[in-house]
Amino acid sequence: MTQPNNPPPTDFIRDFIEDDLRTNKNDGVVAVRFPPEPNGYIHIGHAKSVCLNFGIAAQYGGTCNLRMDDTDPAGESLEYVESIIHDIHWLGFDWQGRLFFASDYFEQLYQFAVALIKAGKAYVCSLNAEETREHRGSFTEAGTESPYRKRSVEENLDLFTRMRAGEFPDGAHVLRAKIDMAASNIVMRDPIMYRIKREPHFRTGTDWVIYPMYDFAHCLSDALEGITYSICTLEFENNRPLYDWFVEQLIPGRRPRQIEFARLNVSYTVLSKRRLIELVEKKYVSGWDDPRMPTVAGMRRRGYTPEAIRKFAAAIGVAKNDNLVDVALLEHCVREDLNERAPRAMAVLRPLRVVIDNYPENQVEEFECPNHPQNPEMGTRKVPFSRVLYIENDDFLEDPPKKYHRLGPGREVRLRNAYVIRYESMVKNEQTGQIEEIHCTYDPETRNAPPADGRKIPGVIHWIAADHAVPAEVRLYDRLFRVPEPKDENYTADLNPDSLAILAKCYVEASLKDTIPGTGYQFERLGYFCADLKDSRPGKPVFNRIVPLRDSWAKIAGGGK
RNA sequence: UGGGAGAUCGUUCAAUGGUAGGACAACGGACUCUGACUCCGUGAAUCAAGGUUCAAAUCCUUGUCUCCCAGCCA
Repeated sequence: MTQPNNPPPTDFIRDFIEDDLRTNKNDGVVAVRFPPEPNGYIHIGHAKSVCLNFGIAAQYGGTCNLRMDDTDPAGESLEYVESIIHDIHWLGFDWQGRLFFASDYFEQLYQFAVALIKAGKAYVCSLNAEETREHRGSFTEAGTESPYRKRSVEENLDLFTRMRAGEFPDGAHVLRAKIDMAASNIVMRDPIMYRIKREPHFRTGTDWVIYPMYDFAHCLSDALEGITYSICTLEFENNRPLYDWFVEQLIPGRRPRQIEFARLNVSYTVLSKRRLIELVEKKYVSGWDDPRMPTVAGMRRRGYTPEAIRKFAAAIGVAKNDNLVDVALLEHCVREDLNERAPRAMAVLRPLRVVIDNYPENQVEEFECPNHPQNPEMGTRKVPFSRVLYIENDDFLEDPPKKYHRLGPGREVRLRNAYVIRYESMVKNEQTGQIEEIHCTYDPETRNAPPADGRKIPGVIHWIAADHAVPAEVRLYDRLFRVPEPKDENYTADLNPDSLAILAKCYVEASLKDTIPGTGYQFERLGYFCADLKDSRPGKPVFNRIVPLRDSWAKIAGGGK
């Protein structure tokens, strides 16, 4: 997966693993896992973790399991499982058949719980949720022990059996680990292991009415799978003592080591599952795969490539610092990848009609245009040229500013891959004053050649022959939020109202008529585009703008975007 | 407030007691049939104060700031 010419990545986790390898701590075994909860689509933050875990497995000749952490049936579904599987494969990783579900271990986990009860280290607690919270104490005050903490092993066993059998309503009892209600780490204050929840599970159906909590299920699932490094995000640091506690009580031998790294934050977007779900459910976006979404599905539909996302993951690194990565870095990685692989084409987004007065009325020429300026191996394509063309509306200005290299009164410009044309006149709408078309003459000597007299033509613009133009819809995407860090409360107020602009009357060159959705092109001078995976149809293409080209003219001219 | 973690260019990641470096961003310039790409260049940082040391981003002390934890979520 890693490019052979790139140096292998280093970070504190790999340092840790390499130390273990040196001292032969785990007999050379490197076993990791990626454990998503299937209650949503994975996003760029998950992609970071996917690249980390699968990357480590590949780098050290180890394994990476895919495990669905499906311990809370509320909100989980097969649709999400399938999307996660699809997205990870698309990113370029494979778990070689090691797909697991925490729910596979429900019976095993139950037996572990029974064992803990028998060891006097777990008890059924009958406090309600509110009482449990009160007993937990606070940051500064120790908790108080539950009155049910001293129940006998027999009674606990009986109660827990009946919990499983469905004899009690939701919330009536929970199973708790008997640890220390005075622990300074609140996670250790008799944490809940099982709750009663009558919620059908997408895999186990109604087999269970009790479900294990994350803290109980996750560490044991890791241990059961022989995981050596359980890599997770920083917010689980407080849970590590509990992770170790459960494993130590129940599974002898080699123990997985939990290592925490900082989750990814990206500017101008949100990555919390809660907010992503809300964007989808409240229809701020068209779905999980809306091209503006930071989900893998959204980025795929937008036209981002797996290579670009992997490159990004490598570029941001792995550390324990809280971070807010500039979305410009992601865009840079996308451009860098697409610049190499995307064939060039011409498209006119906001057409302005141009008539070449001295070009024969019914003549059509075909120009052989290179598909890539730096890579001749990508071949050429034929692009028709005729008397009436479309150019980009902002490539002509009646009263151009300084440094403007394009068309205007008295000016010449090169038509990309074609002739040099000279402005002659314009036709305006008498009512509105809008320019309806402009008239030019061409210099027949300039096909594939500079002007014979040596004069410099400063500008090159793109164009489409009117008779051969393929009408297309083009969707221009911008960042979903207008502030770098949308506020937690009321973040929807920060939504960018201009994150989507639909241009219905664009023209693309003939070669793009039946383009395959998802394939990225560079529309020269505009940006990278691909036909939409859902809405594009042969003969009626719909293009998404993946990312615009860098535009140093815009900075000069507009002082901004 | 108790506990846990973290502070290095605008951003992000390095430097593991020995020249603070890369990438992104910014800014200049060269090149150009894409104002793209590429190339060259510029500016830009060790949270603070003490201490140890020939030498400190790194070790010690004190302080400051940020993040995480009081779900029967993960």
